[in-house]
Parts: sequence; structure tokens; C-alpha cells
Amino acid sequence: MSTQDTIESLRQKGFRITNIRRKLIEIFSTGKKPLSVQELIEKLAKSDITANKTTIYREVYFLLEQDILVEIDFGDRKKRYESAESEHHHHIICLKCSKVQDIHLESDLSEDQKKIEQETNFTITNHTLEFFGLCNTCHTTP
Amino acid sequence: MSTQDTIESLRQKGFRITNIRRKLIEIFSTGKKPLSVQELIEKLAKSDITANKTTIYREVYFLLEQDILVEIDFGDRKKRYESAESEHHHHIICLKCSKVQDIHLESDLSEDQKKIEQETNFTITNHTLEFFGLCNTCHTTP
DNA sequence: TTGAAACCGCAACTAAGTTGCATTAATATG
DNA sequence: CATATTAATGCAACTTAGTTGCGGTTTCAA
Repeated sequence: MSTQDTIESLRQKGFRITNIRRKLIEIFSTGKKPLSVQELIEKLAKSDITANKTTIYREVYFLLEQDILVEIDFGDRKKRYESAESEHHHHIICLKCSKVQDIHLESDLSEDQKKIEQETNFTITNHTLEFFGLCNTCHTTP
Repeated sequence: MSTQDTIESLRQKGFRITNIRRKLIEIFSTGKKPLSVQELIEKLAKSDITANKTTIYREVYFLLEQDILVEIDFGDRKKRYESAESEHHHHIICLKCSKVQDIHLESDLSEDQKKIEQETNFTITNHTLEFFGLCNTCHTTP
């Protein structure tokens, strides 16, 4: 869905299109790197949009509810967000410089998932899978 | 390794065996549920050992360094810890009641890992994989 | 143009985790 | 057993991510 379509769809549902909301949708439609709330505020600032962190937390929550974003956890006590559009993938994160790269798994976890549901009686809604290590640069230059 | 062996091994390395340290090692050797720092403090209190949170943070860090514990991340902004002894496994967490159950994956991610290392030039040190959903109880009783 | 309500910002708060520094206690050695 | 060394501890103050209440502002349909 294009940025414009996303916006139109929200408008149809009765939500308002504010500068902040429009810009956020634009940022996520073009960006590939998962972004934290702090990073979003800084990105907005570069477009001369000042936004309070409370607003961004609320906006991100809204976009999650609308299935426009997905939440990602790198285990460093802050959430990151990226477009829900991109096909399901995982990440590898450099423990030193925090560089992030998308990866696509060969293994298909859906079989495991089915089996786990049967064995545990849980209904699985999602999973997290992230790899950690050192990137080429950080590995070779200590 | 038994609790006693672990303690002996630490003593050999020149570390001291305090009440807190001994009890923590005991807790992790018997418990199966990943525990947060707060939960550890409460568990110690039940054995009449009062411990400052700073101490527990430091102690947990120490035990991680000694490869006695591993850190687990459920994405709720607090770390949990469990014995490093148990064979590599993952968890499924109920989003409602926080119940945790161990799971063992059928898929072998080591092949993926190798491939990812080749493709990205990262050196992978670890990964996280957790499943989230609703347990039987929480699923049926809304 | 205007009013309802969606959205926003501020201030004050919570909770997890960290740091500096002074004190306490485990253990090796005599 | 006495005691010196230093690992371990506790306290207070701090940091950072995220949350809440509430009054003010802006969007947008009618």
C-alpha cells in the first residue's frame, strides 16, 4: 500500500491526518532501519516538525493497532518499529556498533509453531527471533 | 554440575561465597522458571536474606560472566535469568498471565546461522527466539 | 463557520537498571 | 586465633524508556 493509500484508508476510518502522522507514515514507508521513539523525534525534527515524546508514543501505539507498524525488540530496553508491509523477516544486530541488517530465514518455523501449539495448548500470536554478533568492521578492528 | 561443585569451582577461582551468592546458585539449580531481579530479591527474602537491588544486579552480572546464568528477554523491559546448565531451548509466554513454558525447537537454526554469517559477514554470538500467545486458561476465559 | 472529538503538549510519575563511594565481611596467611 | 586484604554489600542519587492526567489545540464533517 502506498503512503497515500494508507493515509486515505485512515481518513476513511474517521482518523485525522496530522502533520506528525503523515510524516511518520512517510518515514516508515521509505526507511528500512527499525527506529526507536527517540530516533523518530529526531527524524521529525529534521523536517521541522517538533513533537513531544508522549505524542510519538501514542502515535506509534496507534500505528501498531492499525497494523501499519510492527514492534521489534533488540533487548536493549527500548522498542523499535518498522513498517508492517515488508515481508516477515528477522534481524542481525551488531553488539558493538548496533548496525542492523535484515535477514530471511531458510527454516520455516510455522511447522514448529503448529507443533508447539498442540503440545502446550497455547495459541501463538507472534514470535521474536533476532541474531546478535559482531559485524565485519567491529570484528576486525578491536 | 551440582550446586556444591559450582560453589567449589568459584572458590577455586578466588571468589567468595556469600549467603546471597550461595542462595542464588541454589535457586537457579532447582528452579525452572526464568526469574527477574525483583523476583530474585523476593525469593531471597523468603529465606530471610535481605539483599539490595544493586547487589543483585551485580551478582547476576557476575553469574552471567561465569557462565552460570543466561539472560532471557521477553520484551517487557526487564531481563530474566535462568541456569545456563539446561540445554538450549526457547520459551512460550502468555501475553495475559505471563505464564512461561519451555519449548524445544524441531528446526535446527545452526544451518541458518552459518548461512547468515556467510551472507552478512557478521560473526554470530547468540540469538533470541521466543513465542508469544495465550495459554489454555487465558484463551478460554476472557 | 463552527463544534465535537481526535490529537497534542506539558509536567509529573513509574520502573528497570546504573554509578560512586563508604562500609562490611569472607578468606588466606601468619 | 588474630588480622589484613580486597571482594562483596548497601545506600543514595542518578539515568533512561515509557506512562498518565489533564487542559489546550487542531482537524474535518456538517
